[in-house]
Amino acid sequence: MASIDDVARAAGVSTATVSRALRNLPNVQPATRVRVLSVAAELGYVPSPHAATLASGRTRTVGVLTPGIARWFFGEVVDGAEHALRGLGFDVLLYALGSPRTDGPRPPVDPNVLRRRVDGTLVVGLPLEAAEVSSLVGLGVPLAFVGSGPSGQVTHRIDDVAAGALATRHLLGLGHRAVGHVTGARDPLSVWSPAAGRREGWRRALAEAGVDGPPTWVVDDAEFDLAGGRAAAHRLLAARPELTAVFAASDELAMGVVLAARDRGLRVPDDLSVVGVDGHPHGELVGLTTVSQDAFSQGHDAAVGLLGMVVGERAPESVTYPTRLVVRESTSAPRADRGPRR
Amino acid sequence: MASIDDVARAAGVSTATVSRALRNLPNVQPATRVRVLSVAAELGYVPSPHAATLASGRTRTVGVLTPGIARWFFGEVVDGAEHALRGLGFDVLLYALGSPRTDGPRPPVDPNVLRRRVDGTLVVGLPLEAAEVSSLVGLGVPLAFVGSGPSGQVTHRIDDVAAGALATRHLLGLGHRAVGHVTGARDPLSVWSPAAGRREGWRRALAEAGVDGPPTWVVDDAEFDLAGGRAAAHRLLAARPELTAVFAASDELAMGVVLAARDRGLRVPDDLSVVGVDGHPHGELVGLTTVSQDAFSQGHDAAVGLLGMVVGERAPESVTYPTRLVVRESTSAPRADRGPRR
DNA sequence: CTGAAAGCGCTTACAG
DNA sequence: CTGAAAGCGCTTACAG
Repeated sequence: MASIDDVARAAGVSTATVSRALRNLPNVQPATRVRVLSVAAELGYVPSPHAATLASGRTRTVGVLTPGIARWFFGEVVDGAEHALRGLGFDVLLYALGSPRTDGPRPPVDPNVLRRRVDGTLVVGLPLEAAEVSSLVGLGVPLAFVGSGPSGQVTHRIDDVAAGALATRHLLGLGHRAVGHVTGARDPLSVWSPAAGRREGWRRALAEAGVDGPPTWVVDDAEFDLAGGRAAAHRLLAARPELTAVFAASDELAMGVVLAARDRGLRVPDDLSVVGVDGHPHGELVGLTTVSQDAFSQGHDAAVGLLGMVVGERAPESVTYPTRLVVRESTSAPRADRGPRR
Repeated sequence: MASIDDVARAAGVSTATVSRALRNLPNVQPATRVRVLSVAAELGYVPSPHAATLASGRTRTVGVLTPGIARWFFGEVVDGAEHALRGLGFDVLLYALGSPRTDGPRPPVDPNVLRRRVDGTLVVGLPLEAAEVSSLVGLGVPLAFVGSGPSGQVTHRIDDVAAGALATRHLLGLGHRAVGHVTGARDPLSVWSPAAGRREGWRRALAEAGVDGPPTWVVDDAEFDLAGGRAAAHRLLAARPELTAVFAASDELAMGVVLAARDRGLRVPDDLSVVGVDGHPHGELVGLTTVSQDAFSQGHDAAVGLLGMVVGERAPESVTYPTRLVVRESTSAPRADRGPRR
């Protein structure tokens, strides 16, 4: 494999000049640059990224930490980040922590796997403990969060409290009063996790409407997928048959709620209204009403912002993305005999 | 940041000994090893992977090439591969080629992005041109394919012809004769792409049953997602109202077909039976009959096999994974007035 | 605008 | 079992 020495020799210049010419640095005479470029092409020279990293300290690589990519939101975000990063000449090192196939709590994030390996770190939808955040900060490279993030860190996300309130107010506006909630909490449910925010939005909207939703209207230990939502909804609906509506913390959970309702012989929306969050394209399969967000853009923009920090720009502001209530067929007024008492 | 020199000095040994002790190589006295280990821990020493790569030529990194991770099959495979690789101490460099957000043909794979960067390459569901395959082979590192792959290369996949035939025979067995097909062909539809195999299976099953399905029973330019399947099915059903069943090349396409049927006022399965391939968990939302496969395992096993090649084992055999017909509610016998004429 | 040379932080024959 | 030293392939002050 041709090395920079081969190119230098063939072009009759020093390796320093080859290095400058190839990286488009100033201080190379146009004619020299052209010669170097053509010799390099001729020899099929491809610089060794590892040698460049060792010499410069820069890796041109970003670490993407995520619980997994099989969930819709994570997949979209990682996809968006990957395209932004690739487009700007950066590699992406994927760390899918917390296997969807293993049970038990996720082991703490070990920052050493990233040490000396990345120029920046993007944390996607992984609610981290404070200690984990500081260990990541301790890496000394820029850090950005998508989907959730502690205050003081650059974060790209929607307003989860507002999203939860928007979904719940929609149900209240239709006349529902007994509105349950299905959510997940396998990761530490820190104050800045999406689940915590959406739950808080639900609680506030109920309180505003004068509804005193008891804690038993919530099931909060669901896996964040279809099967998890289904199982959780079964427990919730069995325990609280008075519920006429359920707000689920994600569309995947919400679709599971719809399946559980069907399992139990309940019609959606006649017997049970269901709302989710995400705008998952499959929501349409069950006419799911949802609060939608643009996950791809969050990943894309976060990656671009992170690279800005890598090249020395000051940290950008955190960004809050818009959400939109998409009303489909999974929500309606409660049946007359199940509506609010007067 | 502590370097190997710091550790050597503090432990009173040479860097060679530190290197050996830390990597568990032989020829280190137990007492020395213990001392080195404890000094390294004390100093918080983390070896530089780039220096190690430069010195050894090994990267402990695998490149994963895929069209994107948002599609169910790719997401599962990449997830499976990531966990196997991570578990064996390898990093994964993700290359999501062919953005789902851009149109037009995907640019050819440039092997140079991988040169000197990976110890092995895993190609996930990316039908490559012969020239692209040879350029990847030319990298000189082990290569494996998941989901599709040219003969002569190590491939982990299902038997797509058999899968297509299985789905189609199920429909024929129910009494259908006019069985359409929805598939995609944005990538070069080489002979070893999944789409080509499934289509061939469909064709053969029809031929076996003595049905001479005209080319107009196929729409083959769908995007491989819900919206793509829906749009394709609209065109197919408008042009060929005599169809009583559709075999779609993936569950995501099939779910789109179900939506299109609903759009057109057709009941599934009474007016139209629909079968897909994958075993997507969301298929249950519409009671989708499908030919299921285990994508996570394909990714996992392919990664393990690839690492075997990396450490010098001879190339494993290609593996064909089982599929299973899962009958749900989207298929039934055709209505009497639409069944086969006698 | 260009080059000689040091240095990035490891691994690996080789010698002992 | 251990160490001295070369070498992996670049980048980057520094000097000219």
